[in-house]
Amino acid sequence: MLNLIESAKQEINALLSAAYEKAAAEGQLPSGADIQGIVEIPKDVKNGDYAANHALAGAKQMKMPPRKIAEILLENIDLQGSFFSSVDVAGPGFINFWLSPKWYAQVLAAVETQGEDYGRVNIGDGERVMVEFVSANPTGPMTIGNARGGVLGDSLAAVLERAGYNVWREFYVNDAGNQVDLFGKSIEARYLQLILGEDAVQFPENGYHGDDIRELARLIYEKDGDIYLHRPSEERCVAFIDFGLCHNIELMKKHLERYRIHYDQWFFESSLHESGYVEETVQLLTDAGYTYEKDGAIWLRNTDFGADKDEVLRRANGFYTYYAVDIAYHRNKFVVRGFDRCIDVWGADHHGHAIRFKRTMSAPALGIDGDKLDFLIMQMVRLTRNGETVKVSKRTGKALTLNDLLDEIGADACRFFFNAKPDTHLDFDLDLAVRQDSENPVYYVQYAHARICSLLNTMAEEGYAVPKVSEIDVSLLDTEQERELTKQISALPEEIKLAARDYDPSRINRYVIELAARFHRFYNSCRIKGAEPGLLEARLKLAGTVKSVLATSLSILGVSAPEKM
RNA sequence: GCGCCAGUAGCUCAGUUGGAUAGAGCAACUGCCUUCUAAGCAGUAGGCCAGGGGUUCGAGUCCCUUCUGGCGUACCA
Repeated sequence: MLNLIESAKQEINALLSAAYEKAAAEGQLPSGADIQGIVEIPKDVKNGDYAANHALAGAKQMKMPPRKIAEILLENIDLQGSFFSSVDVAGPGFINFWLSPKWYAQVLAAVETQGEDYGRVNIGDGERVMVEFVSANPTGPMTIGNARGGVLGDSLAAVLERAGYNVWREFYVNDAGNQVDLFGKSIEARYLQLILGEDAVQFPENGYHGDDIRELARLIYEKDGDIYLHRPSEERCVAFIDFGLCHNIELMKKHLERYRIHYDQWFFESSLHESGYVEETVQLLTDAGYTYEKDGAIWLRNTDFGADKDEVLRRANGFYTYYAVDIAYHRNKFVVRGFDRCIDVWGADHHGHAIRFKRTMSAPALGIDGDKLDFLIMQMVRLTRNGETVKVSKRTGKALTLNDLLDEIGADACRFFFNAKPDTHLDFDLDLAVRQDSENPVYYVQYAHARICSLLNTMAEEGYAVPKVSEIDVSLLDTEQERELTKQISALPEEIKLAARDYDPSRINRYVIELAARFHRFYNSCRIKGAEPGLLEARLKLAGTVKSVLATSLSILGVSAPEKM
């Protein structure tokens, strides 16, 4: 639960407040001022491990030059017993602080005592939050877009867990509606073609053309032969849909398993229809006066809630639209199952829906706080092959599937690669993906872990185990590489906090790359084997600490931490 | 037309609630393995942060505007 970056910042604020009070009491600075500022980690270490801009921020209020204020604060500051060994004034009036061995020791101690729990923070306070992600249509295999959504959702869930939320992972199965009917008709056509010949049966105009549909038809034929040939079409389709969905859902579970994604629940759309919950929800909206009828359909007055258009809830043919079902589903999440917050991971092709939908969910009659519904909108993945954009479409069946991808590059690289910042387009070069070996940063990070494991083994053979913090002299770790490495170790809790706050698990990706980079630098410039005994043990401790934090960080990302490479 | 997201090195992207001289990886070039894993490290080169205004001590970051790209604006989901 310890966040040492926060601790350092808080201490600087306290030190500066005390310095100000002292200076004001002695008349060096005007009294009664509210000394506030931001403490940050400068890009350049020359400007301190931490820097405060309090003097700059207070210049206007105190009507004094910032540099002068900074110098007076500096005179009155007392670092005795603090996390800092020195402080200086620089530039226009920044106050720069340098960390003391006490702080570095604290970092190593935090990892030592917390182990795998290092990097846990409590900003969620046990709040129950549902992350719904992938939720791919079960009418076909999962695509590369699902690969991105899967990683983002799963990593976000992991980050939120680390941040103290009570997280629920859910997959929403669209096992009802238009697309499912079309799915059934597509299988039906392939089944009949199998028996009567390709040309004897016309394929539905908007049907699913993928080979997986032929495969389903073949499986049915192998199992039951031509017994469906003379049954009514409707009956046939019901059976085929049942078989096809069952088969596809099992396949999705299997493939997501390969991808190391596990759900707490697979929620079926059909259950909302069967229980009458959709109907009840639409009735609720109608009773509240939110709906009207036009052309035989029931419309929701969504413009009343600030949306840019109204929505059809029930079509003239009596079927409910996805919009009505989505309202019912989310009402179920909040009202029936009592989640405090819900996050949906959606592709950018649904962002318009997200905006309108949030408005709808805020409608008073639903009794839901619309602000508790959040969307993580991820931009599209653009596939290129030989430098040309590849159009993907599940309907035409030409998409590269998640499973193909896992065959080609493996779960580790795949998870690492797709965990990029959600709000930018992701260019996925197929040619590059296939030959993604040493070029992929995931290997860079994993290599650091394997390297440490090997190092620890070698040292163990020489009789050295990783010591306790209490057994080493941390002040011996005084090179730039050792300090930069330790500071990066200290940043994990803060990164978790920010990743959870911004719904951006890719921060952990970047964090772990930087941690590995700093370790490699340390490894190259600071020898361990053969060093003076005291120094050897201090460095061994540092390496052991990095190993633990690398493993923890990679586990958050769902990436393995190999002992050997 | 309107709405959402983006535009930073040749390519892919970072840039922490506005901070000091804009960073990394890949690609290019130069070095470093008789010593803990060279899937590594050190170095060189590469920039009008899309353009133009504004806000202030200070802008890649905030506001306005123009341009470019992606997506949306279905009785599909």
